Amino acid sequence: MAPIAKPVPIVLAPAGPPSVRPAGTASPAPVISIRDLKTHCLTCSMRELCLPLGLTVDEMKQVDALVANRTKLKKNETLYRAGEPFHALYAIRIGSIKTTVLAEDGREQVAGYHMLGDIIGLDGIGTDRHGCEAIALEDTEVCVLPFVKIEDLARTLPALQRNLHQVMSREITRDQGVMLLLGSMRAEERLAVFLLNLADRYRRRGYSSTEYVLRMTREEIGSHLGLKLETVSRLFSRFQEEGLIQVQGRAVKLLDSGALKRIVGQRG
Amino acid sequence: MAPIAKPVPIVLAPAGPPSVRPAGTASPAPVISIRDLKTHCLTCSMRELCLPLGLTVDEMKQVDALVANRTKLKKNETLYRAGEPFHALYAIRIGSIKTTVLAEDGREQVAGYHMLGDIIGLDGIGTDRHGCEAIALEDTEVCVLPFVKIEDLARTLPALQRNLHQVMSREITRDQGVMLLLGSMRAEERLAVFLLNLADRYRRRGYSSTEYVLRMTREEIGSHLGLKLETVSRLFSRFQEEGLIQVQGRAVKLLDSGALKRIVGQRG
DNA sequence: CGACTAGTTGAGGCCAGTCAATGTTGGTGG
DNA sequence: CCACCAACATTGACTGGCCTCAACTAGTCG
Repeated sequence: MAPIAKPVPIVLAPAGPPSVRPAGTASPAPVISIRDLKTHCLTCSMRELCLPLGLTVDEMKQVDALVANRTKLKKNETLYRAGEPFHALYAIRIGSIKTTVLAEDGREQVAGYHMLGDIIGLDGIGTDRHGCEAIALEDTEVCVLPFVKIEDLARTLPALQRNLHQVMSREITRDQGVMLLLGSMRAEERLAVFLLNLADRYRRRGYSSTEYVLRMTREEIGSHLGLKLETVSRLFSRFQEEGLIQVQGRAVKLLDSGALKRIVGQRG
Repeated sequence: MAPIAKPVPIVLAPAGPPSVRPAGTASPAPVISIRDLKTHCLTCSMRELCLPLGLTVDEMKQVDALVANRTKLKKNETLYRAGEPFHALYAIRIGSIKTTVLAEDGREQVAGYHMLGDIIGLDGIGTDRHGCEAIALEDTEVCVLPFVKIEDLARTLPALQRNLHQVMSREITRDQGVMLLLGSMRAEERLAVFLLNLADRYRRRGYSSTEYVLRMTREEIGSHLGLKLETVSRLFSRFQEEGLIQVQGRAVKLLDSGALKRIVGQRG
């Protein structure tokens, strides 16, 4: 048995924005254990960025019910590998995960850098096998969402169906953005976009948008941006020299995001 | 009323007027008109690559019923533009379409090169607005699939639901492949992948996999592959010199696809 | 402390981009 | 049918941005 019900107040990391009370919300259960607080969509701080977005309390409980379990991953542990049979999506509760696609010759490309609230595994649906690898960049916890159950429930909950489609569609849109970046931007633009994109995502999660810690090495960032690690390192140094950012290893502070934005879309 | 039921053999050329059949029009024609032959999933030559894949006859009829209409596009005409409200997916019946994403500064990147049987517009679901432009590369005809109707029907037809999810997921997988290409491959590898990919897609559609006609200019191909048109042109010439392919403008013949495959994944 | 990984910085080379001239193709109208 | 024009394509010469190779530093862990 796991430890239970210590009388601790709520406290989930990012004190912040998400606090919606759907219509028809009755007063909550008489007693809520900390386990409840930790493991239900209803109380998850990411519910406004995750699959249950916009669902009623009752609907959310049904989504809750299909969450098979949560999985904890230590840094560098693999959630799934390319080629493995697909049976679930994963919602990141805590931590961050990189997904990498591999060519036959072993070359590897970081396709995505996912953080809490993100849902991954979508590329497995089409072939019933995962198309990429998912590796934890730090200690991470994910909700396991068995896909057949999601599909079942989506047939009775239009709101869930809609959310699922939106999540998948946004992934497509995101990928197209990466394609644009990789296909037509110069190195400094790529890094600027990367830094600004992270800022935006942290902001929407209630964290600072000007100061954050990268969870990837220079090499992984380079792989994600189609650059070599030396190039990434040089750019970090240059941006710092020019007063755009402040870098200390993986800690980044954006000093002039206006200038960063101006870099993007600038002809060499 | 449109002309009907002439005893003409199959012929699915681009003859005829817009051929609109509103969803409710269910005239249970005892005789199958040429119009029926032309416009129903049941008889569409692409049904095994399109949304109705694997559906029963009855289910397919229901999908048929939700096809609002077909749209014809002349070469270079736009099906939708980035930012326009999204309300439907499009299945390509005849022809081919490029989708392009644009950066704020006007830079443009060809994100996809779609041919008959492909379904496009998926990136609009997440934001209710199209995220890219779709432009016909030749005279083209598409089925218009209103998305709310698809969602409705998907809730009662699990097979359709499954297909929709697979279509979306495969788009994600495809995009990841493009990311790998753009992020880590050299110019000659990119073109080789492009040519082999087209061969494969034509093959699955019952066309020659060694001889086909490109529907894009060198510039569009370059944009798709993250290269400049001059580079694409030079590579075509070089591949021809080396006996890998034969090129005559946009007509391509693969002479040694084994060698093309060997190019891919080869260290410079 | 040594071994290892991650990161920084420099020197030089190469692949693809840029600029420019020329050739080819296809559509239009006389 | 042919002439013409514009769009498309090819090819060459040169440039430059990023990669490669390499040396060195800083922090970490057994």
